[in-house]
Amino acid sequence: MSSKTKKTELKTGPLESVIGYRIAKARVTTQALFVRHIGKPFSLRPVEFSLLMLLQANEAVTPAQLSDALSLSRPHLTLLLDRMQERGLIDRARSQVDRRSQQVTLTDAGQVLSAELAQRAPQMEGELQLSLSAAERAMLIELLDKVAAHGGPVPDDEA
Amino acid sequence: MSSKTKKTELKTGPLESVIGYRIAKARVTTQALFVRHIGKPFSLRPVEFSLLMLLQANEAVTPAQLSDALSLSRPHLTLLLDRMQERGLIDRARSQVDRRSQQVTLTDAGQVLSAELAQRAPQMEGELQLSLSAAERAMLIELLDKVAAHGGPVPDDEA
DNA sequence: TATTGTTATACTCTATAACTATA
DNA sequence: TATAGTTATAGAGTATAACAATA
Repeated sequence: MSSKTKKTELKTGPLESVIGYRIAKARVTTQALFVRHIGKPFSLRPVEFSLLMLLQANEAVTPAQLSDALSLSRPHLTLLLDRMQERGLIDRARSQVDRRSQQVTLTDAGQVLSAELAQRAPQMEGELQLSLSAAERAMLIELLDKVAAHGGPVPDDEA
Repeated sequence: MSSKTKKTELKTGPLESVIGYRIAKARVTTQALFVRHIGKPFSLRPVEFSLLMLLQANEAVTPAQLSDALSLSRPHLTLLLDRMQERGLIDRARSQVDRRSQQVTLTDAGQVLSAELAQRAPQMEGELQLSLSAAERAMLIELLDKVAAHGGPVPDDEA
C-alpha cells in the first residue's frame, strides 16, 4: 500500500519558510488521523464533527455563528445543516425574537453521538504524543491561534 | 464588506485541543495571505506556486516526486502539469534512462516567474511578523514539521 | 434598505478505477 | 508482473449571484 520506492526528497527551497506550505503538509497528517479515529467509524467529515462539537458546547446557536466559526459560506452551511438534519442529528427552529434567524440544536440522537465523539477526540489527539510532547502541543496550539487571529475577526471598535 | 454584527464567539468545547481544528482555522489566514500577495497578482493557486518553487529548487524532477511533495494524487498532478504546460511555464520530457518516467523542467518564462515569486514569498511571510515573532515563526515551523512527519514518510528500513 | 437563510449554478479539489507504455 | 503516467468519472468543497421572508 505504501510507496516503497526510495526517492530522493526534494529540496523545499523558498518554500522552506512559507507557513502556508507547512500547514498544508501538517494537514495531511491530521486529516488521516481524523479519518481513522472518527471519520470512517462514524461516517463523518471534519466539518460535520466540528459542527457537532460546537453545538454540544454552546446553546442557542445560529447558522450565522456556525458559518463564522467553521469558516464556511452561508450556502455551504445550509447544505451541511440539511445533511445533518436528514440524518436526524440536529433540528432547526425559527427564533421567536427575530423570525428571520434560526436556532440550531442537537436532537437526542445528536447528543448521544456528540458525547461519544467528545470522548474519541482526546484519543485521536493522544496518538500525536508519539511525535509531540504535551508542552509542544500547547505551544503549537498557541502559535496556530496567533496565526488564525492575524487579520481575523475585526477588533470590536473598528468600522 | 466585513460582517459587522457583534455576535458572541462560540465556545470551542472539546475542539479546544484538536490540532486539526486549529490547523483548519490557521489555514484560513494563510490562504487569504497567499491570495493577496501571490494568488491574485499572478493568477496562481497555492499548489501551482509550490510546484514552481520546487522546480526552481531542484533539478531532474519527476511527476512522482512532485505528487509526493505536494501530497497530490497522480491524476491530480497530471492535470496540474497540463495546466502549467499550456501556460508555457513548464516542459515535460521523457527520461532517456527509463522511458516510462519524465523530467519536469521550468521553461524560460517559468524561470522568470519563479524568480519573481521567490522574492514575493518572504514579503508575504513578513506580514505575519505583526502576529508572530521570528522565534515564534521558527518554533511554529518546527512543530508543524513534527506533525507532518508523524506517520509520514516510511522510515528507510521498514517493509 | 439591510439581514437571515435558501436556491441555483459553476468551478475547483480530490479519490478511484481502468488504461497505455514501458520495464 | 510491476511501475510511470494518463484518461475518465464521480463526489466533495467552495464561491457567487439571485431570491424569499423578515426586520
